[in-house]
Amino acid sequence: MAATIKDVARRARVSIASVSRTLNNSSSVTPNVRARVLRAASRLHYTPHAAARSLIIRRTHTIGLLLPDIHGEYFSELIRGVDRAARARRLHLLVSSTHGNNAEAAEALRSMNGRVDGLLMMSPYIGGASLEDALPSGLPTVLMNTHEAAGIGAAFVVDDFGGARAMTAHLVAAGYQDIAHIRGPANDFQSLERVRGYRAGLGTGRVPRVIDGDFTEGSGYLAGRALAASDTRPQAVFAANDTMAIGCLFALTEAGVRVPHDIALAGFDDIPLARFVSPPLTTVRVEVAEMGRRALESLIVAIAHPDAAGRSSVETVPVELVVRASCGADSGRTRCKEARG
Amino acid sequence: MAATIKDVARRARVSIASVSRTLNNSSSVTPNVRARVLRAASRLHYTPHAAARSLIIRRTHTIGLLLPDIHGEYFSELIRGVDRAARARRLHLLVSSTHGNNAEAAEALRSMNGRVDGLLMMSPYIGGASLEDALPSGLPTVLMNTHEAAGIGAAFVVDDFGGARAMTAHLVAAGYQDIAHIRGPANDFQSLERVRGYRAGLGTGRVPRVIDGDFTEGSGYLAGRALAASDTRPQAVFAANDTMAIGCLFALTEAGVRVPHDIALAGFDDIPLARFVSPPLTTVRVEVAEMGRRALESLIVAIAHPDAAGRSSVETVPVELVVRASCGADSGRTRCKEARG
DNA sequence: AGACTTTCTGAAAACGTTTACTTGGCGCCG
DNA sequence: CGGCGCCAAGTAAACGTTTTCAGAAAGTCT
Repeated sequence: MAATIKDVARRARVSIASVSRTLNNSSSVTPNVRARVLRAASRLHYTPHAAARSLIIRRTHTIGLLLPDIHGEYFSELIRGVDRAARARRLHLLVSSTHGNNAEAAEALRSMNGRVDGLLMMSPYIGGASLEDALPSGLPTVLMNTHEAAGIGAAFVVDDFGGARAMTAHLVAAGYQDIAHIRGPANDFQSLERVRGYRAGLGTGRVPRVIDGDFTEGSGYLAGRALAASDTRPQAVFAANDTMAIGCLFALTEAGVRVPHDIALAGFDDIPLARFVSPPLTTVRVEVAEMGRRALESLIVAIAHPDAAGRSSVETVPVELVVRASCGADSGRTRCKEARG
Repeated sequence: MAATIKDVARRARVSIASVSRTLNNSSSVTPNVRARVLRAASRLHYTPHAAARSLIIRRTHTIGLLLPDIHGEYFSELIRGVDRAARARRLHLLVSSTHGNNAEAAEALRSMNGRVDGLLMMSPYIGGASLEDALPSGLPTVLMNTHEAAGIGAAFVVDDFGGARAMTAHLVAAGYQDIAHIRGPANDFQSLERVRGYRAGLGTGRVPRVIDGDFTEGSGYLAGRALAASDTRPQAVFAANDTMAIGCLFALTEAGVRVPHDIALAGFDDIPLARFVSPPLTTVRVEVAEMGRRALESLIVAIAHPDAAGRSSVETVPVELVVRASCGADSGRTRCKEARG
């Protein structure tokens, strides 16, 4: 259906080589030939076939993005960061989401071979170490928040442990003794790190109280309802992500438990929504868009220098405590210059 | 670097045709040959080169998604709907964002030729009718919220006019006389439709009052501040999208103007955030994820039947009024079964 | 004027697949 | 026992490009 280079050549009465040369101005062609080619190409609405081109060029100008999910503010932010950096470099994005299904991830990985110049992957799931096997060998890869970041390529991991510990320590410092934690899914690397940070932040003497969750708002809501009904209600709740914290806030408010007056609340991630809920949510800011950008930049150098040294560097992405009203301890430390458009 | 079919053939001591046949089990091969091929393939970590494959197969199992932006809850929802449907069909997504730059959109379009089986495009910008030209001819395409939906293929357009009119009429019915509208960008199709709906909903006798905005939270904030300071403050404000409404809400609250007591507020889109702000936002629900799903399904049939009749159908996506507290008229009509996980 | 560059163009190989066609070996039937 | 048909496996063409190489035409220098 679509015109090929042959059609253009035939119409312009030149060889396909001349067409290619004019269109890529790779080497000089006679003005006459050039004009004929250009006219024919535009007449025919000619568009080069990208797959054929990349087959011989060995460049696709596309990078693959493999994420656990594509939905939610967290991933939206991440994609945004990656997209911005990619656009600046005139690269395209081939995105796939795995939804925790490791077999599907492997499948997606295989089908990326030949369509991308490099791979940006976030796979926090633990177990099923098949990923390394499934990776088309020789494909530059940058990992994000992945358990076994070793050996494959560069990696970026958010300082989940440090952030969770800092948050917990902050709550402790604010005078709360009984601090519960709503955790994420058990097979998620980040979730585990945050639990670990929570325990570390509690210090000795305070007993940990971990409630199951799965990073969804619904699970936060359930946890909040359970807490509200409990006769041993803690003084503070630290949810492993903002989404759950907001679900929890909803349940608490609904049950008449006032935040932060009756119970303090904190989250993790600082999603855009966090500062809009009422009361605004104390949380740990993760510059996830920034991480996406850096990961992409790093991937680009990996593509440019496939044999570079220091392939296996792991960079930790720092986090920042953002104290707002929901933890009842925002005096003096509140960030007052919140971005607003 | 990566192993090719030739390497596998050599190692298994068979022809490349046999390798291809085994791997696609396209026709029967001797158990002996089969075993040798399979072993060699797995030894070499062989993964077929997708570009080469699709070159001859004439199928990429990928669909292109071209959006004005990739960020924000609206697009995140849309992508989610498309992604879900695509995953169910084992299709991949090649996404590009244009950021209102029409030249860039054309460029993205060109580079999709040969990498996708079909195109899903949302391009609300008006003017620069170059899109139809830039479209690689013969590529099945489904449009969303696009001005000139004619001729190219199937299209889905949100009932922006109807939604805006209904919302305005609701505010009128609630007794507000002086209703302002914060509009979106002037070159955006949806934005114009919503203005039109607003005017229609006002009916006769009430004078329209349109404030400029650009769909961002920042512009809503500015509008809100201006309204708060105005000595002819309207009784109600209808923002052309939720994001601006929330920015406006922020500014009003900051200025001590109470919503809905001092001024009623409404938005458009029903983004997830809308029901979490305080007071919860009255808005027009657009099932944008659902629209994405339907658009993809429609694209799939267009791909399957490239010559089908009724190519140029335009479907209108219905919208629904969601009355919450922010317009001060939620008695009785509030939707009480909000989804919550 | 002849030899030597230089410059442009076209033919053909290459990229990694799939697949139509060809070949060769084997069993079966007459 | 010879021809016929069948089946597995290999050869080669095709997909749409880019690029190397060779050839031709034209210009330059002695």
